[in-house]
Amino acid sequence: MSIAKTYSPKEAEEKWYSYWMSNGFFRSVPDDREPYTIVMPPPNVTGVLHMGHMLNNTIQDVLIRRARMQGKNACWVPGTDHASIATEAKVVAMLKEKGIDKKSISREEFLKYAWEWKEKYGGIILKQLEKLGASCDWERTKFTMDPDLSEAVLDTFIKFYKEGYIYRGVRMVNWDPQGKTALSDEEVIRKEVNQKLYYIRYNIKDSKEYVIIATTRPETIMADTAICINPNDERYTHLQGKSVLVPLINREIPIIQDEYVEMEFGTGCLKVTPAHDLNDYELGQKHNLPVIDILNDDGTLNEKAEILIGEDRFAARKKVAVLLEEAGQIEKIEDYKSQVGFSERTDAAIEPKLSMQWFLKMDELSKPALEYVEDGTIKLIPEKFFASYKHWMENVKDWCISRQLWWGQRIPAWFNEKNEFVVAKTEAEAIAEFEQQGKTSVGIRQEDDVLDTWFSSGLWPLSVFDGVRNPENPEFQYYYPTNDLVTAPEILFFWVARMIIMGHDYTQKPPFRNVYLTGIVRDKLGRKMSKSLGNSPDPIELMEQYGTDGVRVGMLLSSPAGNDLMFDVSYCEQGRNFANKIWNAFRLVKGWEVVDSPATEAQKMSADWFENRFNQALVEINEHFANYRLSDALMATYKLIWDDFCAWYLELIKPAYQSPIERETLDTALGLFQKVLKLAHPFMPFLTEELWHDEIFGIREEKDCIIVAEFPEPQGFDEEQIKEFATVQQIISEVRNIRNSKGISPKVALPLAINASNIDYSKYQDSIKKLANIEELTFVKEKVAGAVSFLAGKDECYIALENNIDVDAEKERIGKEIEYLKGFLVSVEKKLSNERFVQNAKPEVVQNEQNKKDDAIAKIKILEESLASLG
RNA sequence: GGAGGCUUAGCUCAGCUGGUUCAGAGCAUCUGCCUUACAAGCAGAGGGUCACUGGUUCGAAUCCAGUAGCCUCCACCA
Repeated sequence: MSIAKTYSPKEAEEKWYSYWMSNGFFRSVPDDREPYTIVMPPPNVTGVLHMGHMLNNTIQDVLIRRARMQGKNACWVPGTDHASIATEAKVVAMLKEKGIDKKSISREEFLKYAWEWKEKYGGIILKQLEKLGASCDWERTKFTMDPDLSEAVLDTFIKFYKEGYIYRGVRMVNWDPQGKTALSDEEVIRKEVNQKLYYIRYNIKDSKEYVIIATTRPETIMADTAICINPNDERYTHLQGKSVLVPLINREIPIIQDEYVEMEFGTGCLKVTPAHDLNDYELGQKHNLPVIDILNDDGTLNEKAEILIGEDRFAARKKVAVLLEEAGQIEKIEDYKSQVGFSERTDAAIEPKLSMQWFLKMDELSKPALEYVEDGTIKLIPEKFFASYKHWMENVKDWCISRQLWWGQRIPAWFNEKNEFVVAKTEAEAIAEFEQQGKTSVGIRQEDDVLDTWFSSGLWPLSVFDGVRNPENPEFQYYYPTNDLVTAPEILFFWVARMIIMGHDYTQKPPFRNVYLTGIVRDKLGRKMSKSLGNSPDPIELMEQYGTDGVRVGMLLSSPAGNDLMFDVSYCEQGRNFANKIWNAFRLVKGWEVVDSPATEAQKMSADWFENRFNQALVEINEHFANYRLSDALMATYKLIWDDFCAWYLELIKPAYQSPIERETLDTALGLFQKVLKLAHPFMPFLTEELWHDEIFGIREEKDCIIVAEFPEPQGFDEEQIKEFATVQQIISEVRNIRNSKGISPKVALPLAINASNIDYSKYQDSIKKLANIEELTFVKEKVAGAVSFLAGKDECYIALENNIDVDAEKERIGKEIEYLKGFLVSVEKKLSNERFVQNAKPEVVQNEQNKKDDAIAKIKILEESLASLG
């Protein structure tokens, strides 16, 4: 039987994923064990897997697999988000292609299409996560618009309303003219845009004078209701109390005064447009100005504009400019950069718009959520995000939670014919409520708006365990609070903060303990990987090409928490190569013939050494996990396997060509092999499971899988032996080095003599001979004349070469080494002769320097003798 | 405008409370090897005055201040 030279992942991946599933290894139900819970940040239901998901879910899977192996009751809850505006936009676009206008159909018809769309595309991303190896409890899969989760949303709305946290009112909100809905502040992305600053003349009424105002939005002049100047501005003192005419439409508006106006900016003269600017709105309120809203919901001009009715705001901007130019009202036009808000989802330029919306009061609710992070109940990883979290929490504004959309949870508010409203879950309850309040329920109708998606995802850690509707249920009691949350820093406020707020409000407990904030996946040029830029590789193709394990390793290799990941496929190559390395270590062991003999001393020594190294590495790996330093944990595992296990241990015990291996040695090796496989499993689930089941490890019971095998616990280890063996390794390397530099083939056996003073090399003899290809190893007390020499630790070693050595080259080499050591010695002595150092430094530091000095002196002595012996 | 962060080998990054081999790792590079586990490999080697300037200290990549460059988040100046 021959085994393929390279690991081919595809087959193993399909086989083991379904094996794990059918054995219920991902399933979690409450029991006596300690729970370890992660709720997956729900991706958009109609989304597809991108690199960010890959990174994020790989991290979660590593954490959950390790916890599972550590005997915890590991529960990873998957699910999807209805993503109201994003999904609705997709459905609208789909309908448009079919020639259907959203406005022409009813809410019910639209929702029917939307659900069809969801059934068709929803869950694709979850299937893709399976390919990634995600070991979620799929039976718990939730969707934010599942009936029970939706009910939790309504319950929460009603609760907050009754507690007085939710109010309804007309406010200036961020309006998305494309989505035709209000947005929260968090959904507005500000970008710097090149604009024009138009200087426009407003004629003073009954005068030949005019004032000039500067604006980037000339199309809004028709909505102006005042001109404002600073009362301290002497340039305009004479205009106080006068009024001006709005250009083009010649409507008369007053000149008002307010210190809000910066005299230095522009002309020091401001047009006030309360309907289309937040500041102007506030100014208007203060001065009792009327509000003229000239924009329709879709961003076109309405009849109040008087001119250009029906034109889009941007087209209107240009046309107004032209009209003003023609009317001679433009003083000048300058290039100007300013920040403009765009909709996070539709990328449409946001309009400040006055409208009736629902809000959640945040000041009180946010306080405990800040405290949790301040007092360490919840840990942000890395901590550097704390400052911005705190800042956001302390300056949080009320949250606009209503959306003028159809896809989402409809706000449970009911209006009667007099437009009075009550909040209630059902129409029947609403009627009862109206009656109780002594109001009519005639003409009852429900609020049209739906709730912001983040309102429902804010409940996620609660609602997936039915903790809102039924807080006493055993599942919720068992799994909540969850342990770790893995997500992107971009949604720290959108989502994480709100989960903490809602989680605390319901339970007086935090929803999770640790928040691991991943970095952004960027390309080599540092650009964020995105579909629109086309710079993102298809994750599925990557997995096909490099194997899922390879890609997982690749993603993790360079992504400390909170650091952006400069992704390059070479990482995946490295991951693939690592998988292949393990595969080939397996091939080696698998190919050995066995003889029924006990292990030799050298083999026992090798196993002892590796066991020590294993435990040393395991302590380090566990520390990295404890600090959520996954890439370091992976790298430590990588080096343990590649260097210590493959390059040293296996080479040490590897039998000579066509020789069998001793039974005892093989058994030990197989045991150690399984231990390293376990360490690798969280990172490389498929390969490790595949190898785990090979018959060389014995016949496995059906449920004896590495996915549920016990993660090794560190045992004590002998550090001295590791150090001692490091000297042996150094000797072997030096011999190889000499071969290399002298062009001696590794096949030519060499003699080696060691002047051993500190270490008893007898137990390492065979190992040295084997790995350095030494024909005869002798121990001497004298210098070996005419030999190449080197120092290993404090022990000098000699290789007598057949050809005479190049004396000059040797002298030069040794001379250089002496020179270096002497320089080193000088610096150490300088320190030691500095009285202030000896007095102030800690004794052990001084002692260290003394040791370094003695060490250097000893080495120099040996080398000088060698030099002398060369003549 | 405010806040936070970054700058260490060609690349991506470690370097905790200043003091052993503190100048590191992986990848890449170079040299030699198709050695019967693996060329997706083996053996070896070479790369950095730790952004700059000053300060504190017996001693600074590490602490402090300033300078330059880069990044992120927050913020309504027309």
